[in-house]
Amino acid sequence: MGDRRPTMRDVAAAAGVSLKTVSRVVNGESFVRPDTAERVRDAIARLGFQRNDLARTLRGGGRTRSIGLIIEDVANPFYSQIARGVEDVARAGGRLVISGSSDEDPARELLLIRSLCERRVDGLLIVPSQTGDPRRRAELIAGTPAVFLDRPADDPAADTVLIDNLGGARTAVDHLLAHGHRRIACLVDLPEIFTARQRHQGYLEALAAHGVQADPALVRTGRHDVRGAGHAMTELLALPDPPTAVFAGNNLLTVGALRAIGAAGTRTALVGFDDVELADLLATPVTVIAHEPADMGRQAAELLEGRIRGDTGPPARILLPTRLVARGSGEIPPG
Amino acid sequence: MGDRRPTMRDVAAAAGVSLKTVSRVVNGESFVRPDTAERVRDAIARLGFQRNDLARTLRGGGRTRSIGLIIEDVANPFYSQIARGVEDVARAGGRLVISGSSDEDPARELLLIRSLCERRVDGLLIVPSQTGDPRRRAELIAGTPAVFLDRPADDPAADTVLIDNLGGARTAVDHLLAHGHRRIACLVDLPEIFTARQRHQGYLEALAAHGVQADPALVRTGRHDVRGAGHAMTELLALPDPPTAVFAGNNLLTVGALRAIGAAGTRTALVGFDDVELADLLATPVTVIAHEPADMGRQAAELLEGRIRGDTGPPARILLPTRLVARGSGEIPPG
DNA sequence: TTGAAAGCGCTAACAT
DNA sequence: ATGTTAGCGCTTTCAA
Repeated sequence: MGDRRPTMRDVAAAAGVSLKTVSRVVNGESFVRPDTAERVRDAIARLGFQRNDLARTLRGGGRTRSIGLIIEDVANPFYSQIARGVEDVARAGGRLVISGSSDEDPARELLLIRSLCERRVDGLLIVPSQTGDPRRRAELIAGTPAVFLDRPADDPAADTVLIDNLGGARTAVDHLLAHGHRRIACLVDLPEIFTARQRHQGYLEALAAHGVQADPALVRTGRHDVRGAGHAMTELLALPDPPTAVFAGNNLLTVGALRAIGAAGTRTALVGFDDVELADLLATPVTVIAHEPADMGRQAAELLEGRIRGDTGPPARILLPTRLVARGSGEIPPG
Repeated sequence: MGDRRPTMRDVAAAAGVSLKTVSRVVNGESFVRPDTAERVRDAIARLGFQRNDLARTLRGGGRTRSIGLIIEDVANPFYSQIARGVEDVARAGGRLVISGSSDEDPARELLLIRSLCERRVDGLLIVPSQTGDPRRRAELIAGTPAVFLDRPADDPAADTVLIDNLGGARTAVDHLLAHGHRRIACLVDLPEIFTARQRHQGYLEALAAHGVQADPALVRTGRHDVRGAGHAMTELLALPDPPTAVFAGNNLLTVGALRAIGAAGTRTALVGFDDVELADLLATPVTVIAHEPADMGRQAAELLEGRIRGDTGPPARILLPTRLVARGSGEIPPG
């Protein structure tokens, strides 16, 4: 079975024509007599020939018709929805998506970027990790069109699609304040992460706007997964003067907080950032700050598509809206 | 801006060495004087050179260090968990994952396969759509190692990783029967889909084993999304003699059924196939037939990795176990 | 309507 | 320790 894949040469030999004629048939070019084309197609089918796209792209100097997508974790619904939005746009543009999970590890991110650039993807869509050196990243990307999602790169010249984190967080906390809460806890992700900082800030701003003194004991930052959030929430509920409400800074933290509240059996109000599946069916349906991750993916991919096609306009900064979806958990009154 | 990307040639010229020396430095080969290597590295940095992987692979006759993954929909948690498992194994093998959603459309699937094969992915991981012509698919795949997930291809020579659908479904319905139910509804996906057929069959077998006469009016097949399942469930609950329990054939159908039951306000028992996020926190926590999608992805990817490396053993057929997770909804007694 | 020759950017094999 | 040559499989250019 040491037989290599058939090439156009092989097909040409089998069909008794020149290599160029095979190329014409494969690419649907004109100026081939129907019966010649037929013979070539026969040979292609007989040999099981499949054009080698690497060679084609190399010689054509053209596009690879692929884009790279770097997110934190495909298994997280937030990112997998983004990926789907991206794929839909990429498909329309005739491109495939090569996606990779950085796991928030800057080294892993750089590796992915390098790999993707060396493969000459037509463009890059990146949720930038925030602990690495932005300059190293920029160096690697240089020469490949790139759009950033969910978090800004340091680069002011880069196209970026963000969610209105500040506004969303403020809305969440406003809502809890409006329902009479004063001791409102805040659960957020690693402080390096832009969205976490913004949501934390939105929380503080909402309190300040209502003249409520923020209690640092009620803020837990640096929670990056369901378990971490659960532990933090359990601690908060065990406080001598526990919070009557909590703002959970993302989908994972919302799940963690819900588990902890359920385990503690308290009637703690909650508003979460990001919508979560089945939120409407919980014992107490979950009030959230909702937005459209797939739409973020689509918009970013469309921006990228434009750049790939040569758009040379000023950098775009898209801010996607959020909306409060009141379902019950955010409307629980203070104990 | 008409400047093309720098090549090894350009680097060689800039460093005053030959192309081959640049190649040696880039590939970390030995037999380069440290100071020469230094000069080359300088030139690389100055020009922003990045090796063209297409050319490298073409010449080396080697692997593209990528694998293709074709699933139904990345946004569905079941598939995104698979994707993550696949990615982890691919990463360990130094490969990237190019993934595409077929949306259960055979034409789209063929397009993806062709595209991926022409790009010379090292291997293919496929959740085969089941409405197309298996022979056309097999023809396209020929020459590229492939492993099938979640559903068998027609091809008995193909490596396949499946879930124990039959056993899982039987366990689910056994459980409901054991809790005293006799009128048990069944919600399953399109009958073309292997897993739907198996789960339907498991349902029937469990009833038969308990000597319970199956009522065709309680079976709704061909439900492929949350809404479809919701409508079907609403209809079932409106029956003159409604079911007291339901077996939901996958994660989406479980969600739809839960919504309908919630809306109808009945105390209908439910066991779902696939675990769902937050199932434990629902008003009535959801009993499910759980399994590990990520593990399915990993095992399939490992099988593929082996084939890529030349394993020539007989076709593998892996059957992954399920387990019943009793959380409440499956233990509701008949009304 | 068809074909021959050159070359995309790189690595393998062979000099030196 | 460094360079030269050939060629991966295709498309492009030019000739017939």
